[in-house]
Amino acid sequence: VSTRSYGQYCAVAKSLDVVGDRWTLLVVRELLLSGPRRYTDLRNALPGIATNLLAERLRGLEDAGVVRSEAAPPPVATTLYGLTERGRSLEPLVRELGRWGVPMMAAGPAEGDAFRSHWLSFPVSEFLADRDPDGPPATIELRTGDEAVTVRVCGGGSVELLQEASAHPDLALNARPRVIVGVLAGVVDLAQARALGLQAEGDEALLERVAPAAPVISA
Amino acid sequence: VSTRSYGQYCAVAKSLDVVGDRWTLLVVRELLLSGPRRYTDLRNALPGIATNLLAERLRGLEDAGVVRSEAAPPPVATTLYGLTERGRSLEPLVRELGRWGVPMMAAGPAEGDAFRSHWLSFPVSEFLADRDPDGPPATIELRTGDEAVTVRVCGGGSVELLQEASAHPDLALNARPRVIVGVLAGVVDLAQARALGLQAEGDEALLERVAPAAPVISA
DNA sequence: CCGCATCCGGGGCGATACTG
DNA sequence: CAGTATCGCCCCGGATGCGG
Repeated sequence: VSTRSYGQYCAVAKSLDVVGDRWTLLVVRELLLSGPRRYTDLRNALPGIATNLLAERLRGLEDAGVVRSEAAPPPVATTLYGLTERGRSLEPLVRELGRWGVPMMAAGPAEGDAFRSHWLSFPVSEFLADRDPDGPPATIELRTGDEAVTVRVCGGGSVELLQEASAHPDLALNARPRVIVGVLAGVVDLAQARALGLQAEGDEALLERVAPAAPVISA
Repeated sequence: VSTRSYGQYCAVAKSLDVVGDRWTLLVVRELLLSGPRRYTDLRNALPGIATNLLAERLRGLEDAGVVRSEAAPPPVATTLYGLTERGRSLEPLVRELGRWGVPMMAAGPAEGDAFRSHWLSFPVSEFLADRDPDGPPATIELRTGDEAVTVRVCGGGSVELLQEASAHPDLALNARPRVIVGVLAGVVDLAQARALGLQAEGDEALLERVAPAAPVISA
């Protein structure tokens, strides 16, 4: 059960002693992206992880003070896993990891790669911006087969991603993950995207309102 | 030889596919801290790593475009391993990892923990500041048994760590790692440090000039 | 059905020996 | 000095089972 230590009196090594094991930071990513979750939902959001590993990681993170398992609220009797304050302080690290990985998204998913729409949460809040801050509130629904999510321009020029379908989105996009990513990154315009199978329905001008000024990834 | 992929089309996972393996980020740490290095020097700075793993990690990082092995300059015939531009862009990530690990330094080194003075490089440049920016240049030499390093107040209020002994340091400190860390973190004053075995020689007022305003770690 | 524990095969990892 | 080769072990991945 013990995670092997690097045995170095160095802050970087000490961190890796806690979050350096395989899958650990991806578990943290999930908990950062959507608050307290059930075991099964975590398992679903982490395609490929073995059940025993997820349990082991959660226990390890709990021992390290990163995760806290709360008793469930009355309606459903189950345990929820959430981040402690210490755990939430890992957000800059995970975001940094995401930033460094952006160039590797350009090639598109590898054969057999899994995809979950809510993984777009960090990229959306980091790279998209509302170019018309005084414009009306608006929502864009994204569908890629797995789950529907909603890009919302909230006040102040910032853009966020909600992990739920939208009742009446101003624009609805349906396409494969790499096309969605390309459009949001500003490297694929609507015409190209359509050729790649994108279906758009609604106010397409919204895309230009939120798309990044300069392409985020090269090609 | 292949590093197993998480198989997720997500920037965080893609990063971890490259730098998520064991020892990988510590190799990057070393290369960030002191430019191109020889294989043996790397091995020495990474106590505990197996020789085959170091070779394997260097090859993997080279394949990923993070590390470049340069032919040696004429005097000594050997190969040097250094970071590419892509590799250097990992610095924010490693620094973030170090920041998150700072609280775990307070407990002191675990039984058998190794220590290298140059690991203090990031903490020094991040947490120390020259409170007397217009004062004369000054140097503090740190000795903890392994290697001598030098804290230097350069212009502009910033402080940096040089990985070499100082010819004529204004202050020389000799103590165990945890005491040195405590002093630099501002949680251990000179009197306490002396009781813990610190030997100071020179202008002790220099410590107050560079020590952080508020303690960096709790206790 | 949810939340794991158990079992098992394969491979990454850790330590040492060995070679150009 | 700079790695490669070898070997045992434990972590990891995948499947199944089982109690709540």
